[in-house]
Amino acid sequence: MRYEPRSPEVTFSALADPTRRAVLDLLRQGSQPAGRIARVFPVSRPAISKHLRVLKSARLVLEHREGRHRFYQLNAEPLKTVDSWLDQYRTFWHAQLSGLKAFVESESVREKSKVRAKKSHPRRGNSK
Amino acid sequence: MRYEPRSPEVTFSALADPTRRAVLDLLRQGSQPAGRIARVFPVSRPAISKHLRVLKSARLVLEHREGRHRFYQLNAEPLKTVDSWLDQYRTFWHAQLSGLKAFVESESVREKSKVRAKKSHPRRGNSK
DNA sequence: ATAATGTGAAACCATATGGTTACGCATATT
DNA sequence: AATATGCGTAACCATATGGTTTCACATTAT
Repeated sequence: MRYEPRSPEVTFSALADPTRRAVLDLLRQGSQPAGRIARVFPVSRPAISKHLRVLKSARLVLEHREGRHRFYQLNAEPLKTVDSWLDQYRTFWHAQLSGLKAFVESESVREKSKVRAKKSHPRRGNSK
Repeated sequence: MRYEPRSPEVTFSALADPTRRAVLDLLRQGSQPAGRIARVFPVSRPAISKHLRVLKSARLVLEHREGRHRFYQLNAEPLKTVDSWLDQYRTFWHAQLSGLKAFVESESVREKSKVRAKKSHPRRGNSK
């Protein structure tokens, strides 16, 4: 049972919506049928249905049908992607001196700023 | 120098865009002037300017003018909010048994499913 | 069988979002 | 002083997004 690594893309955009995050928060209590989830929020059931579809395609929830009910279950695994993205930044906030650090670096950058295009960055194309 | 706690809202939505995340990634190397940042990406300079404005209002970057240049500096501090949001989920992926766990919980939920509206959740209103 | 229930899909809509080009304005350069 | 640079803003545009209402479809209850 392998899951392709999945870019952070789909995860981050699924998490961008507050209602969606709240749904995940709710599901931490355990699986719930769509209708019950919907009742918690101030929006229509179809709206929640759409959010659930987004969460499902981001694999942040798993669907499991049972009669005419559809239970949605939290699947936190994709959040690991977010966590590892954050890893790259922890150092910046762990040391309170991030301000100083950045200042120093900005100095150094300004020094050699003349040229030094520093093309060393593996850019992802955010295409069309 | 106090910073209001700031809801995750603005942070998450700022991070939703891949270009914006890439800008932050770039700034981990140190402050850079807007133009230099823009040259790295396949979009126009004004587009980057807008992204920088979003990042700035999310306090994920700090601006610091210097002559006709505007240096942008990473400010990772707001990411702590994301990190603590994630905290609530770590338990779900740390134990490989999240699947089992969720299953068990779904069982229990289904048991008492009749009523138990469980209004105990501090819902944020997504207004409008 | 017939009605009721749980839920997604369709069709719309208004607003948000990300990108573009044209322009304006300081701050260097010459 | 005149020109070149760096960069944000304005005005547009097309598409994405989130919400709504109406409808269709199973599945369960009568």
